[in-house]
Amino acid sequence: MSRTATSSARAPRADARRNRDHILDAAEQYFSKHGVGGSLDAIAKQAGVGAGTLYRHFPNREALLAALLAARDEALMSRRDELRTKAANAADALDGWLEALTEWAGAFDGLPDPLRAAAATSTSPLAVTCEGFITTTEEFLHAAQRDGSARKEIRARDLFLVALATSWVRGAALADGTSAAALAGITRNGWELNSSHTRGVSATTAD
Amino acid sequence: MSRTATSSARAPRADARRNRDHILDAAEQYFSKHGVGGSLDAIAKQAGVGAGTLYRHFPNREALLAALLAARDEALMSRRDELRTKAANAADALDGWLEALTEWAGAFDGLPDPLRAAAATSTSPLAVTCEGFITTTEEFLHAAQRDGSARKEIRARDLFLVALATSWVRGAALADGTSAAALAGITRNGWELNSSHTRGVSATTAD
DNA sequence: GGACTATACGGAGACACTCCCCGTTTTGTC
DNA sequence: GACAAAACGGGGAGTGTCTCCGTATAGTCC
Repeated sequence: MSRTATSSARAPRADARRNRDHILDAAEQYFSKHGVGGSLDAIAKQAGVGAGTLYRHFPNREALLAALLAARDEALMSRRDELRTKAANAADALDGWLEALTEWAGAFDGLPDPLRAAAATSTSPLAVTCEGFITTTEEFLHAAQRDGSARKEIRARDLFLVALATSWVRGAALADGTSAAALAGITRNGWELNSSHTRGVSATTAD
Repeated sequence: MSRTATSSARAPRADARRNRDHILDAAEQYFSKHGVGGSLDAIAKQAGVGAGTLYRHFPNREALLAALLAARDEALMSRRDELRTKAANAADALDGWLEALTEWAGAFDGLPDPLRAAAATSTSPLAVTCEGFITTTEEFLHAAQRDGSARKEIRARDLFLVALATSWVRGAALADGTSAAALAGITRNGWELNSSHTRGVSATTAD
């Protein structure tokens, strides 16, 4: 099991690994229920460890969040691969990717805020993740721009931010939930070039 | 019970009014520097009053924020009147109004968050303000829809949320700041019907 | 298996913030 | 100038973050 010999770090102790997993499980649950602003001490308690243990594994809230999201990255990546091969055209692929991003950023209540902060600072563990996704966004965007279905002046980073912002708005969800589709429609019209279709109310399936 | 207490009932004591003003001044300064999340105790101290006094005047952070914004409402209203009379067309008027809203919501760092929350709950002092602005948005939007310059499926509330979201994104400002214009461009293309112009980067001269 | 050490644990504690409570001070009035 | 209502202020309870250090334990060597 010493395949992590890259940094010559010794294998972590068994109890440390176990506690780390417990903390991650508790955090997943707790953040799901209380949003990313939930009490870290409460998470430690729920995980059955002391506060010190939590902070040793994850020096701050962001580090914990980053570890939590790492697990979900795979899902997003496979969604990307699926879109690459199965999308009918470049525009639909980009649209699908942005929707996937938006959903990803809505995994926990309040998650868009640290993500936005990370996208700006580039010095946080979350920033790495964000940059990777911006790169993917760029891939889809360029494809759409090449085939003339996306405006040329649009930048990938801005689209990423739009996805975060959409997620942010959805977080406060009006009761009817129709805003989610409306926002997606406005966004698509925002970047699409020959938007003959009128999306947002009729064209999308209510999800 | 005396509704709309426009200096009826009993006149507030002089020191109370004075302290209220001091608190408002301090809060304006403090929020400008530290964002809306700044310490309320610190504001009390800077205002030269005890914490109890602050909380008596403004039971919570939102109430303080609402009072602070009330002063700025007038500016927005006059901007609205200006757009009503001077805008070249309905689309430009709506665009100008949304830009004004976006700027308003960016008055303090972090302001979009409580505004978004207020727009959803409708039971806060801020909610009243928000609803009023949504109504104004509706006015501009309907005008634009009537003359065929805005998509018919767009709703005013969603545009208001888009303005808040734009402000939210700007809050994390990338260094270059070009995102501000990019977002505005995407938004306009999002709701405009015959967007022949390519805004956000260049293209149109007389904007 | 026993001893030894690096590693990890846990929870008390220092510090910050929100908000309430109530004894004290100030204001306005007669 | 006296008096009651109005307002003040800051101590303190409750909650949260994050650190420090004495103690427990896993893994290793004999």
